[in-house]
Amino acid sequence: MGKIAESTVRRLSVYLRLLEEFAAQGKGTVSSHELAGQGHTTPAQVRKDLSFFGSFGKRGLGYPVPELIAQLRDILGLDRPYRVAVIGAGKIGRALVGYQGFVSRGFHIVLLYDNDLDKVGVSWDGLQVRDERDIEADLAREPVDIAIVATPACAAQALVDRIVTTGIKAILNFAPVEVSHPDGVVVKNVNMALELETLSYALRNR
Amino acid sequence: MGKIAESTVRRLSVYLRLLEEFAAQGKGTVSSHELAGQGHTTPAQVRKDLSFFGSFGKRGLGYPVPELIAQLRDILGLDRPYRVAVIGAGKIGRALVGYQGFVSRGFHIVLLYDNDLDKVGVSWDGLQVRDERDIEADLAREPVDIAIVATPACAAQALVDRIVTTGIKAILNFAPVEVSHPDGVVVKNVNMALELETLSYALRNR
DNA sequence: GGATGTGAATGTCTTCACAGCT
DNA sequence: AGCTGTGAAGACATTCACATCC
Repeated sequence: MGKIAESTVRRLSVYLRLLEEFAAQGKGTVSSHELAGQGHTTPAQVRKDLSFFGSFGKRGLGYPVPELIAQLRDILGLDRPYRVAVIGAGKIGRALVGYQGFVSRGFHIVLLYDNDLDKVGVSWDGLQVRDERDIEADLAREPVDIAIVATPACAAQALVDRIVTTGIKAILNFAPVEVSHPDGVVVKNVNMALELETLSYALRNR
Repeated sequence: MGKIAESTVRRLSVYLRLLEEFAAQGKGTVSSHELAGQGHTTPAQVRKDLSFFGSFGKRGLGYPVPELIAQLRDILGLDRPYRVAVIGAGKIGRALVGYQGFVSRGFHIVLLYDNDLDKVGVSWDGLQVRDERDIEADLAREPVDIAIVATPACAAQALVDRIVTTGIKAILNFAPVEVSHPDGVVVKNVNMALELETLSYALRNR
């Protein structure tokens, strides 16, 4: 299959959410127009996005909701559970552990770390905080698919360097710093201050 | 000034962070190559991004660090403080209040709301949780620049509808749902499950 | 020499428009 | 008639390459 744009993948995730709402309402089929929502994208964009992966609709009718949900889950790789480790038991780590939106998508946080020994051993939502020094040993025994880095910026690069040695292939980085990493490891950044800064820019020019 | 791509604005934010690190190290000038970092973008991209707003560098030398910081802060609208309201005092709201990265950028969370009366009146980091029913009255008295929605998906649209009536112009939405809103209001979505889903897609194809 | 600034070329993504199926 | 699927066109973003200046 050809290379798919990141923007397309993000929209597929959005379509999946919308489709689940339509399914909950008992809708059997939806049109590209309905999936485009209230101006967030266009019907043509929806059809193009889906067409990269196959022909899921029926002309004159639209797309069958349950089948398209199954297809999108398959395309996005959500047809299986993921084991996730959260590194950093500060406020962000606290918010991530027990966040409903993860479990319902098959992302299970199974390990939680901090370097503060006062936190080690404490349980949050049934998950015990572990000693950050044990990361390599733990991940060797019970590998995870994804690591979420939720530490201060100054600690992030060293931790990324350590966890990539364990063979991890995907990292979600909440630390407000660009981390370098080997090819073959996918890193996505979530930077809340940066989002506010784009809002600031948007406000400035209006 | 012409319209600037969102991707450009996001990179400017990243450059600003890097520049502040260089400034802390006492560096007086940086080249586009240094600002491009370890492969996150290219020197040509850096120069193009900056050139949309002016000529800040000196040929043969590079860019003066303190001046470029001042310019970027000005361009991004970070040369003044912002008043921010957080709506939803759950785990995400908790993480946002007191997040250091906001204050250091001039984003001051001055109001915090929840609809759970057990939480109303409680103080977090010196900020008292207010009754969600008072939002309109409070914002009329003490307007804010940006609202952060950190509620469950089901509550988000109704709250957005209410706060746009107060004249707010920018919303950062953490609820995992696309909200509709009038033109003239800028809405940015941060959806952590969606980020994990793009990682899932990336893992699937390798 | 060394690095910027920028038009031109290239590459990527989105939108159009219509053939083709139901 | 209605809506999908898709090449082609258009818009947009990135990269190139070189003239320009310190």
